[in-house]
Amino acid sequence: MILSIIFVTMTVQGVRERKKGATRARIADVAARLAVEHGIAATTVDEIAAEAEVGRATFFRYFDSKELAVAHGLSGAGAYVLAGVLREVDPRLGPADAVRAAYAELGRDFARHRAMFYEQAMLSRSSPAMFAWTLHLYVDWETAIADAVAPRFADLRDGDPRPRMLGAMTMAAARLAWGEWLDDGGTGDLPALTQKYLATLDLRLPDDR
Amino acid sequence: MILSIIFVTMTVQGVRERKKGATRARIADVAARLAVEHGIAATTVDEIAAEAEVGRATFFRYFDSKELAVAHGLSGAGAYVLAGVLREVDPRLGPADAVRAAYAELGRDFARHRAMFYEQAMLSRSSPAMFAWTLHLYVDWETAIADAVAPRFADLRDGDPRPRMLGAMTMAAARLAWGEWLDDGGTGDLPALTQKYLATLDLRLPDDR
DNA sequence: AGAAAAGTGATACTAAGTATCATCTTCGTC
DNA sequence: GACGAAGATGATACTTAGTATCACTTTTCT
Repeated sequence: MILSIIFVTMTVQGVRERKKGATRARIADVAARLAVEHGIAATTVDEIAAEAEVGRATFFRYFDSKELAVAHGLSGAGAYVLAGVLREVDPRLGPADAVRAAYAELGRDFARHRAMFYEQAMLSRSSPAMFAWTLHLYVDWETAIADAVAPRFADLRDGDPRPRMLGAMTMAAARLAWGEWLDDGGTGDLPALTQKYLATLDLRLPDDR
Repeated sequence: MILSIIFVTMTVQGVRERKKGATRARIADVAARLAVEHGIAATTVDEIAAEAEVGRATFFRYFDSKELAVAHGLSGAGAYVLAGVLREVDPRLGPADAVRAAYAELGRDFARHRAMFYEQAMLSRSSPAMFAWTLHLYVDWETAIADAVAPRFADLRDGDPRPRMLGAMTMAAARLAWGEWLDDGGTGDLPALTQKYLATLDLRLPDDR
C-alpha cells in the first residue's frame, strides 16, 4: 500500500501520460511498418488504427495525417537519438563541430542500417504529400537539435538566432545528402555525403562582421 | 497568312505551354484569394476550380493538393522575384553577401506589403497540412536560389554542395524570421529580423578547414 | 489536311479528415 | 477510499480531398 503510494508519487509522469506516449509510439510503429511493407498509398488509416488497436478517431487525435504518423514511425526517434549523441560528444567542441562529430558517430554503424535508410528515403519520396509531411517532421528535429546544441554557444544571449539556424542547417545537410545518396541509387557512402554538406556549414556572431 | 506564320514561328513557347502557364497561375491566384477571404478550411477545391473556370480533375492535374495551390498563389512568384534580384545585385559581392543584399533590396518596400506578409504567415500556420505544404514549396525556392547564386562561387566544381546549402540556409533564415515576426504579432521589423538570421550564415570551402 | 499527342471535363469511387456524443479512465480532493 | 471533474476513447455519421477512367477537344507535327 505504502509502497504503491510511494511508487505513484515517484512516477515522473502519471499513468495517463505514460499511456498516451505508448499509444502514440504504437500507432507510429504500425504506420511505418505497414507503409514499408505495402507502400503508403496501399496503407489506409483504418488498417493502421485496427492494427494498433485504437479507434479511427484516436488515430487522428495523435497524428494530423497518415503521412505524419508514418514519418514519425520511420524516424521520429531519430531526432532524440541525434540530440542525445550531441549532448555527449566532447564538450570542448564548438556547436558546428559538435554536430559534425555527432553525425560521424551516428555514421559508424551506417552499414548495418543501410537498407532501412534506403526504405525510408524511398518512402519519403513516394508521394508529394509524404515529402511535405517529412519536411514537417524535420522542423521538429531542428528544434531538438537547437536545444541540444545551444549550451555550446559560449556567449548565448536571449533570442539568439544561431541555435535555430544551426538546427536548420543540420537538417538541410542531412536532407540534401540523403537526396543525393538516393539519386545515386543508395549505393554510395551516405555518412561521407552528409559530412560533405555539413562541411560547408559555419556560423559566426552577428556582430563579428 | 505569312504574318501569322512568322508569328507562330517567333513564339517562344507554343500556345499549349502558354495556356498551361496561364491556367496554373489562374488556379493559384483564385486559391490564394479564396483562402485569404474565407480561410483555408472553408475553401473547397470545387469552389476554386469553379471560380478558376476549370474542371475539378484539371485542378489536381496542376496541383497535388489544395494547400499547395494556395501556397503557390500566395508566394509562388516570390522565389523568382528573389532569384531575379539576386542576379542583379552588385556582381562583386560573394554568394552569401549577395543573398543579404537581395533581401535588403526586397525589404525596402516591406512597409507597403506588411499586411500581405501577415496574411500569408497566418495562413501558412492555419493548419498543419498548410504548414507542411508551405515547406514543400520552400524546397522549390531553395533550388531557385541555388541556381541564381551558383555563378557567384568562383571555384565551383561539379556536385558542389554550397549553392544548395546556401539556398537552404536562406530559406531557413526567411522561415525562422517570419515565424518570430508572427509570434511578436507581426508588428516588428521583418526585414531586420531576416537580416539577423542571415547574419549567422557563412559558408566555407570543404577543404578550407 | 490529317494523324498523333497532349489537355480537359464529367462521372464515379475510395479514403482522409472532421464533428459530435456517450462511455470509460485517470486525477485531485475530501 | 469515494467522488466529482477533467481528459481520453470509440462509434457513428458526414464532408470533401484525391484518384481513376474515358470520351472529347485542342494543339502540334509532318
